[in-house]
Amino acid sequence: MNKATIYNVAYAANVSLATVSRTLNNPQKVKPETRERVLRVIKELGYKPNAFAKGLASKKSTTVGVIVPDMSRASVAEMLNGIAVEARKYSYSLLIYVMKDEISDEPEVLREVVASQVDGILYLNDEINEDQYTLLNTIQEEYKVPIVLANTLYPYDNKLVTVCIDYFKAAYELTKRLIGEGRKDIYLLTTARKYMVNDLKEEGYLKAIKEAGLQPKVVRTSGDISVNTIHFNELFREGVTIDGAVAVRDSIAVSFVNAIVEHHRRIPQDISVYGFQNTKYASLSRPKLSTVDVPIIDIGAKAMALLKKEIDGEPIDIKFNVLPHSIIERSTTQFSEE
Amino acid sequence: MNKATIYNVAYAANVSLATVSRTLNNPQKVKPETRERVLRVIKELGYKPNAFAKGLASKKSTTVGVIVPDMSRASVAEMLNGIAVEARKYSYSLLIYVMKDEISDEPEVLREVVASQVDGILYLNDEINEDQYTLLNTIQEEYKVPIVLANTLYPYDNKLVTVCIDYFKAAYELTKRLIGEGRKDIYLLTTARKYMVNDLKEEGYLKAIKEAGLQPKVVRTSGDISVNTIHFNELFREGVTIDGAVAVRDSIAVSFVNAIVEHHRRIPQDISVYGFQNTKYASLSRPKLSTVDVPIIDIGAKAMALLKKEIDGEPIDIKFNVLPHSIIERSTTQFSEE
DNA sequence: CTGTTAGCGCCTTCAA
DNA sequence: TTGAAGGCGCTAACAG
Repeated sequence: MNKATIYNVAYAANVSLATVSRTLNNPQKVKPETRERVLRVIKELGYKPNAFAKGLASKKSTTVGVIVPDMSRASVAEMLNGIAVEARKYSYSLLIYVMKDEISDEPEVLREVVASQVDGILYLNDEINEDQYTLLNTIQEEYKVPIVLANTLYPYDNKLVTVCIDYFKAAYELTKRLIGEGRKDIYLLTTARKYMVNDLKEEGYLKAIKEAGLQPKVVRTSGDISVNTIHFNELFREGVTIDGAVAVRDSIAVSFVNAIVEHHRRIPQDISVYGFQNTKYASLSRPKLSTVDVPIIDIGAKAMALLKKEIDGEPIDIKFNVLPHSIIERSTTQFSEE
Repeated sequence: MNKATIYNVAYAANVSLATVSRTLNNPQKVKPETRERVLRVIKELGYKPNAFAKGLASKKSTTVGVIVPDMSRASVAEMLNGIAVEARKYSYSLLIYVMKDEISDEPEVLREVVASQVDGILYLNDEINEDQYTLLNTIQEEYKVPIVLANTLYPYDNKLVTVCIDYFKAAYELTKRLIGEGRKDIYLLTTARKYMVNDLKEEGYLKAIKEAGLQPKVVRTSGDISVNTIHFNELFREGVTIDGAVAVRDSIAVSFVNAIVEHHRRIPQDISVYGFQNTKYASLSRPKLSTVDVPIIDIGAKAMALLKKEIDGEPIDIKFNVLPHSIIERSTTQFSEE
């Protein structure tokens, strides 16, 4: 039952294996009659081309490698949905590589990915430093395998196709809105670990703060809930002066909102809070979190679509693809359009 | 730079290609001297075996197919982390197939997975009905490809290796605890869509309820936050009599907790709530959610480990692997050990 | 311990 | 429109 090969099909359909191959890959080059006959036999035998043989002979795998950090991050998981749906359109398979901190052996992993003969690579890691960027670029040129960055970027260069939102602008806008509310002591809650995207958010925040002649205040904490909860509680116990906050992730924002409530400050009367991403956390929190809606599924889909174009050799004129974001006002802020 | 083949290596190391192949796959069968020489050349040339050729010749891919439903479910994403880490140990790659509702074309997808020459299949979908089970079993036997079910099960048969917790018992215990608190009107909040695991939770709930001579009350709602929020609010507006609830998912529990708070009932004085899974939602919600800790990462790892054993032809004596769960008491219940 | 030799299943010219 | 034949890069007996 198992291994119907192209030979079996050819024999049963009374044609040569070349014809079978053609009806599968270049149907128009086969006479309709024979084509149908072959297809019928294929169905009867439940024949599926062996992916290895196909790949070996054609040098193509219709598979893309997806390199992701920690899968449990909500944004990463959701992006994968977008990628998967788009990939399905082209009948592409997804080979997943979870990095989990060990960025050190990234060169190794990357070469492994390439060796597995993927047609292209999607890089979802949202931390990119110069070394990584250089490495990615080298890999892309050396092995001629297209690479697309999704929801991350390297702002100092643009050799790699990139899909993301304007983090800088988004953070700038959020901060401006808080300033518009009349807030004076606005904090940025970001990650202690360096992320390029978070650095951009920080810059956007700083710009708005400076323009308003305010004092920048940045808290660097952990992405881990139990850790940053303690951190935030400490902050309040020390009697911090604060009336607004922009967090680089929803989960951090929710942690912070919880700390505010526990310390009996009112939201948003005393303190306004913005999150970043519009994950499920934002709508499950109380008060409901105002946040930036990052079209994360679209980013995934767009990245996959662009990768497909690159694979097909189509020129990509716009390397840097910025998708539109929007700000969702819920209950942790009092922004008004006026 | 790209395509160093085994021939290049053989030539440069002054040996035959067979020796190169051996130093890679059966190092002990090669004289240490030559082995080192070959390895040096391999490194110099940056040689990586072509996965297709290897797979075609050896009939093995060191790749497992992972079939998942909606990736954005927190439990699914976290399980993937466990799987990825374990897979890395064996140098196995993961080929992901996201199902996204289209269960109807599941047969198609499954055969596709098989055609892609995976060595084994991990099935994370937590909905399994008779047809699906039969299909999986057929595939397993027909193609002789091992399949392991992770965090799901088909209770009426045990041909497929399964890794999960005792959902029935967990729900039974939760309900018993609520009864122990003196609760009389205990609801089960479950999904409208049929999930085998949720059915088991329901049975556990029913058993405890019946034993206590109480009236079972089951609410079937959506997993979608915006939908079930409306649903729950309606419930309270209708003046439902309720003093306890067991939800089949944390996110549903949190939605419910929010509804309770909005309708000015006290937690846990008036109503106690248990969630299920111990996702991030549980610790981010306020009050913090009491819930069942499902060792989801371990389940993933264990499933991968068992699959690896099956692939290696080792006999698996225990088909049904139940991992221990524990109940985490936080602030939405008032259970006491007494 | 090492080399030789068949394939693995499919794609792709090149002829017919 | 179809068939024949070579080869993709590697593994796995089988000799030596």
